Amino acid sequence: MFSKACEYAVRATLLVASHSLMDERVSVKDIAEATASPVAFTAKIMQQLNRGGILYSVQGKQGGFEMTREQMQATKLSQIVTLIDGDRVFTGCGLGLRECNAKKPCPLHERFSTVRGELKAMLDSTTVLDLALGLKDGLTFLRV
Amino acid sequence: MFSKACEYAVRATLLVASHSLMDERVSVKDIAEATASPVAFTAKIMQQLNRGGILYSVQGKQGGFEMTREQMQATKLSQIVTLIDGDRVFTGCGLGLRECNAKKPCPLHERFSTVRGELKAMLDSTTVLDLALGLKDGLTFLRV
DNA sequence: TTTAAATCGGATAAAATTATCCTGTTTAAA
DNA sequence: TTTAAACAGGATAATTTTATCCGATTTAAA
Ligand code: SF4
Ligand code: SF4
Repeated sequence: MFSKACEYAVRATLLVASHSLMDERVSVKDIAEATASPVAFTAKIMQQLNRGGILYSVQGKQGGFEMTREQMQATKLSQIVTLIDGDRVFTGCGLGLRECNAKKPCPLHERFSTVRGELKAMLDSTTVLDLALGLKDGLTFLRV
Repeated sequence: MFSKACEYAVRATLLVASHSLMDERVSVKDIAEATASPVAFTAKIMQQLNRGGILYSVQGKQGGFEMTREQMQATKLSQIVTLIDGDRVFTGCGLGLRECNAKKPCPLHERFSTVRGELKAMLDSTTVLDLALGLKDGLTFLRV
C-alpha cells in the first residue's frame, strides 16, 4: 500500500506529535527506538518531513524534532503520504496502466476508483492531531 | 497498492479470459503485446498463474494459455492478488507494524481496517468473468 | 521425420528501494 | 572555551523487485 519510507514517516510524525503535546522534543534516536525503525533511514525521512514543513527540527545539543499544535491540526495524513510517496496511491491505476483515461478505462476502473477514493477521503479527513491524542493517552501504539 | 508482478498477472489473466471467451488461445508474446508488459517477465508470471490453477497452459507449437468458463467464474481477483503478492494487502498494517494485534492497535487501526476491508470485499466479489466480458466487448482496455 | 513454434525453468542482470556510514555543522552545557 | 549531543547531507552498501537471457522440452505442422 505505502512504501516503508512512508510508513516510517507517518509513525515518526505521530510520535513527534504525541511528545510535542507534552512539550517534549525528541531525537532521531528516540524516534527510531519508539517506532521500531532503522535509525539512519529514519534520519533521512525526518529531513524530508522538515523540508516539507510537516514539523520543525532543532539542531545542536538538546535538539531534535517538534511540532506545533497548529501543524498537528493542519497536517492531514494524505499530505505526508504525498510528500513521501507522491500521488500514485491516490491517482494510480489499480492495474498499472500508465495513463488513467476515463474514456479508455481499464476493466477494474469503476470498482477500483471507488475504493481508492475512500482511501483518499479517509487520509484527507484524518489529521495528525486526531491520531496523536490517542497515542499520548496510551490507547494506541507505534510498535509491537 | 499492488506489485508490478501482480498488475501484470491480473492484466494477463483478463486478456487470456477475454480470448478464451472467443475460443482463442494466446501466447506469452501476444499477452505481453496486448497488455504492454515485458515479455520475459510476463512469461514468469504465466507460470505462476498456471501452477496456481488460475488458467491452463498448453505446451508446444500452437500452444499458449487458456481458461475455461468455470475458471473465469470461480476465480476472484483476490485469489490472483494473493497468489502473487500474498495477503499483505489484505492483512497488513497501514503503518507497517509487523504484528497486527487488535488489543494493541496502531493509531490508524479503525480507519485503515475499514478501507482495507472494502478493498478486500471488492476483490472478493469480482470474478475474472465479470471483467473479461467488458473487455471482450471492447468497453474496457488493458493498455493505453 | 524434420522443423519450428511455444512453454518451462534455471541463471543472470538491471533498477529501485531500503538501509548504513561518515564527515561537517550547529548549539547547549560543562 | 571546550566538549559533546544532535541534525544535515553526501556517499555507499544491502536487499528486494523487476527484467532479461538461454538451453531444454513439448508438440503441431510441414
Ligand atoms: S480508474 Fe480504472 S482505468 Fe483509471 S486508473 Fe484506476 S483502474 Fe485504471
Ligand atoms: S489493524 Fe490497525 S494496528 Fe493492526 S495493523 Fe491494521 S492498522 Fe495497524
